[in-house]
Amino acid sequence: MTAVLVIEDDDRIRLALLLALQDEGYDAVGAATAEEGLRAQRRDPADYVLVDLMLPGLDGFECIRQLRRDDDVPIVVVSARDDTHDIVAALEAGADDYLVKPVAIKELTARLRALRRRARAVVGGPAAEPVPVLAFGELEISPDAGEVRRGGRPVAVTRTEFRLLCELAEHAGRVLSRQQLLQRVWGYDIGDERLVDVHVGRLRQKIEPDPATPRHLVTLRGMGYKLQR
Amino acid sequence: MTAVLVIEDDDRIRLALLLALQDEGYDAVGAATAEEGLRAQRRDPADYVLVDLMLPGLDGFECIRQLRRDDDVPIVVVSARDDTHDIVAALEAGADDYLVKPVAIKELTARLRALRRRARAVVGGPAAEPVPVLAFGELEISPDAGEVRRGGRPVAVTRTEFRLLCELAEHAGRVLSRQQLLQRVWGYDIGDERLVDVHVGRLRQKIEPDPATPRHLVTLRGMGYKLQR
DNA sequence: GGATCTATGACAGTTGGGTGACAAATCCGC
DNA sequence: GCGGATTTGTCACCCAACTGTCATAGATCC
Repeated sequence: MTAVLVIEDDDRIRLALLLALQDEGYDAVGAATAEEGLRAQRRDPADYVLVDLMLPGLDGFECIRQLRRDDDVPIVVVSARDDTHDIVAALEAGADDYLVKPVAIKELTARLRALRRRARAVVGGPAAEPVPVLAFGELEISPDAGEVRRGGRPVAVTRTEFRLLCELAEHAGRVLSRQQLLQRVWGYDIGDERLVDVHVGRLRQKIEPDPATPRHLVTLRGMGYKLQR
Repeated sequence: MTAVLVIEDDDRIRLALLLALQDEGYDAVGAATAEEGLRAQRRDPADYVLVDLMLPGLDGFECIRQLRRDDDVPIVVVSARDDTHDIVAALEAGADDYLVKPVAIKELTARLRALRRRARAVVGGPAAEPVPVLAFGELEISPDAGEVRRGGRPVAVTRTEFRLLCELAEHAGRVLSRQQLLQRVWGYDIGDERLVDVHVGRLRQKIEPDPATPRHLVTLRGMGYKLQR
């Protein structure tokens, strides 16, 4: 799994970044200060480092220089300061990229992938790009891989079933009416709502240990269906 | 001297970029269309390419893909559009960085220098450094060496098959739709998706022990193809 | 107990993908 | 340039898998 170290003193931002990266399939760990980050990277090197510029104690620029001193890890600055001087200084210090907060997670991961292409030949083999996975107990759904697993074992589902499952997983814990599901999975404006029942039934046969008493894909009578942990 | 190719249709902006780059000591040349830029790069390869996204005729995304097809030159997008979708799409297409107009020339050159560090690390590394190899069970692919092996034995694949395989390998574990593959391997915007089937079939004959029941290059009905371990 | 909502099995029409044949395009040694 | 070999793209056919419909049975609510 691809590991990312996030050095950021603001607890809220650090946590948000960590969660978002984990959602995208990265193994993300945080550090609140430059010193802590440097220690973490020496002890257990991540594949990428994200670093804020304004840190208490050792600042971001110094942190980048120290990281660079003994590590070729790709470094991305994530800073609130949108100033050419800072950007140039950070890149000169050894950073590979510079993003201004607030960052879109999709852009961040796209930039990490772009960096990976470049960094690939340097160290060992290519750290394979992680595939995001949504987990529901022993049930794992990976939209990017087009794969569903139960207890680690792949389950063969059809395209419609997969879309349906992804739609439910994306709104996990919330009820989706048959109308909404028809709309989102089939693109129908109107149509036979029973169709959803049939596909939910087929899906249950495949992903529920006991399809008769569903644990994850549950019916809410009169309302619709819901996927829960 | 370091050469930069600037592909940008707006005369004023192109000229301003060229002058600014020349002031900074670069040997900068311009192209007003993607076609012109591609020709120029083939004829006389620059060390960096800057490209706008909104170009008449062939657009920037397509331009990037075509550049990437046979060139590892660092590509920086310089666009007026500040939209996550565009940024992600450009980076996915093969760009290394994305700047939003108006760009500060100091930032631009700092980013070019940062890219050069990475680009040099790739080519100029110690000669003994092993060529990166992507492995899928007994299947080995070296994108740089243009080689495919099965159980250590070289397998003869054609250029198209090789590109297709590399594209799949680069996104190992993820489904790629026929559209995406057409787009990335052939550069088609639209086209017959069955073409992909045929080449996948031919590839399977060569790399799968039992082509009838593929283990690595698998079909996901209704979704596309995926390369897995 | 009746009304309403949901589950499920069967079935036929449709779709999607594999494959072999073939012609055009490209490559390559000469 | 030239002719043969290789590669590439198009097409048509076939089969397996999937989808949507329906009828029936079961569950739940009042």
